[in-house]
Amino acid sequence: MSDFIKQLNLLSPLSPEAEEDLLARLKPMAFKKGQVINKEEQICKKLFFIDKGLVKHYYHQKDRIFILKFFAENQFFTVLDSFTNQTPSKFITIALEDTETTGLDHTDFIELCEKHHSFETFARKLFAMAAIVNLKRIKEMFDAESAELYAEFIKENNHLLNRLKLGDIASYLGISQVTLSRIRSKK
Amino acid sequence: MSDFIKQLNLLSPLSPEAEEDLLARLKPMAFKKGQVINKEEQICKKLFFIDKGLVKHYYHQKDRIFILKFFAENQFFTVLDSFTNQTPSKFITIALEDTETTGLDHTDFIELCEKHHSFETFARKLFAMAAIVNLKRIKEMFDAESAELYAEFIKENNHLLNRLKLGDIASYLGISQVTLSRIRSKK
DNA sequence: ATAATCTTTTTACATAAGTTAAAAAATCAT
DNA sequence: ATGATTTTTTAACTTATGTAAAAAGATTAT
Repeated sequence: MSDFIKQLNLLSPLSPEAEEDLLARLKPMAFKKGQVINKEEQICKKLFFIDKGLVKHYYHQKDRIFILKFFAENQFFTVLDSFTNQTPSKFITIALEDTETTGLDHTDFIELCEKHHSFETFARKLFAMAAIVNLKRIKEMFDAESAELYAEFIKENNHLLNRLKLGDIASYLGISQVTLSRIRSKK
Repeated sequence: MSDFIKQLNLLSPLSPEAEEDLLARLKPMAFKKGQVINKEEQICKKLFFIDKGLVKHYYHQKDRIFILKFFAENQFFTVLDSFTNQTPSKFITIALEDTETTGLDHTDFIELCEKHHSFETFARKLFAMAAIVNLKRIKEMFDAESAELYAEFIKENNHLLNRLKLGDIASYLGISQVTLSRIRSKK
């Protein structure tokens, strides 16, 4: 059984009615390693919760790949602007490992927000958190010396280190794999 | 009279009771050019709306200044994580021009969220927008060639161009003023 | 008007990091 | 185990950008 509701309640507890209503709308979705979860230009219809697995959220630009974020166990994720405004996504989301998710449709999300004040509160806190996480990421990107970027990354993402390719880490940091390799060899 | 409520209703309309309740809690605050609105380590107590003026939100790192965002007329702003979690701010906010704001205390913000579903909905949408804006900023920062960063900036912030110093624009783009000057001379 | 201050540009130099290509190491499939 | 593929490291070269300092240009105050 998914920890969607458990994690949600940790962030902001639901009323019993809201919880029941939500539970009836959740749907499990599984993705194989390498499978696309949401492609470019596709409208993201779901708020996902990762029960198991690892996902990368990225985009292409001039033959390079830029990874905005990795999502792993017990994290909520969606394509923020595509989901919120139901507009085509500029980003791509794929599974880096076999991944099991629990999904909530956008229409259900909106209905739950309207019907249940406590769910709306959860949603508010979820987006506030997302905004803060993104702000922190901006700050990290400013600290531009690659060596420090990498040091910061391994500190924050130690649990993911052996699950990620170096190329993906470099794409996340916005540097080339060669540069990352050089950094690693330096100490 | 402030456009706080007008702009808010554009994003997400309030119930009449919520609007009345909110109105009674808003307080005008004015800042002189150069005045600190929220300093480092200070807990940000307010959600601000800018009626007039311009503000920069930044931090120091090793003798350089990094500007996360400018805020001008008709924009809501706060120190996201400091306001949300009522923790000390890592960032500094100062007025770049004489600035008039309308502020809402954090305690009032929370009470309004709890009392009025429609206000909570506004808050959810506000934070969703903030998250999206920040994500867009991350994307911009990845597009690392300085010339493009600047081109993008003048496209998006044309209305601010003649109100900002080049040094501040460089700090926003994460490049040195010398580099920015070079870019400008190139075409 | 003139001086003083602030802002922007330019120059010279050093260095971090990108690109390309190849070698080395690790992982995977048969 | 062996070969094939993927991943990581290393090397050679080029370029963009930071730093420091000075010059040029604007702005402000007296």
